[in-house]
Amino acid sequence: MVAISPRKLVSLLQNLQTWTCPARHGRKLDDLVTSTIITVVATSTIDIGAAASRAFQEPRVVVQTTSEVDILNDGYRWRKYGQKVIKGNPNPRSYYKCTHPGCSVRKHDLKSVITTYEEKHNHEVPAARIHSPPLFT
DNA sequence: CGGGTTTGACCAGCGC
DNA sequence: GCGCTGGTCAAACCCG
Repeated sequence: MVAISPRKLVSLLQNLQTWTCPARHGRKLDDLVTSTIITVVATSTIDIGAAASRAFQEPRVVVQTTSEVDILNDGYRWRKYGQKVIKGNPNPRSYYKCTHPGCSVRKHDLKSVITTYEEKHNHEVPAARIHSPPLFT
């Protein structure tokens, strides 16, 4: 089972391009995430394909970004539950859980580099999310 | 006061 | 068995 198709992912990230970021003085994310879209297409295709071939086929999406956005804002609400310095990497890895009741989705990312999703959200993106781009509709 | 972050401690897996 | 490493817990703290 595939959590999200590469085509869908591209569509969602294209929506992100039109979002105006308040934290960046109204600057559109267009130029910030262009390179992100390119790398996500390549990366997600590879990783989703690999996941589908596994016995347990757990949904997993890896988003690799080279943009200026510190942590990719995907529209979900996350609670940070840990941070570790991973050997060989200069940046610490942060661990997040989805705060939605009953949702066990977790993600971890190396700051400004890679975000990895585990499990699959069992709910929609929270409607009221301040400063949130129109993602994952 | 509720929800989020920080951070040290704890635990499990793995290699030697 | 021991030490190292990565993942998680939970208390303390912060902030709106």
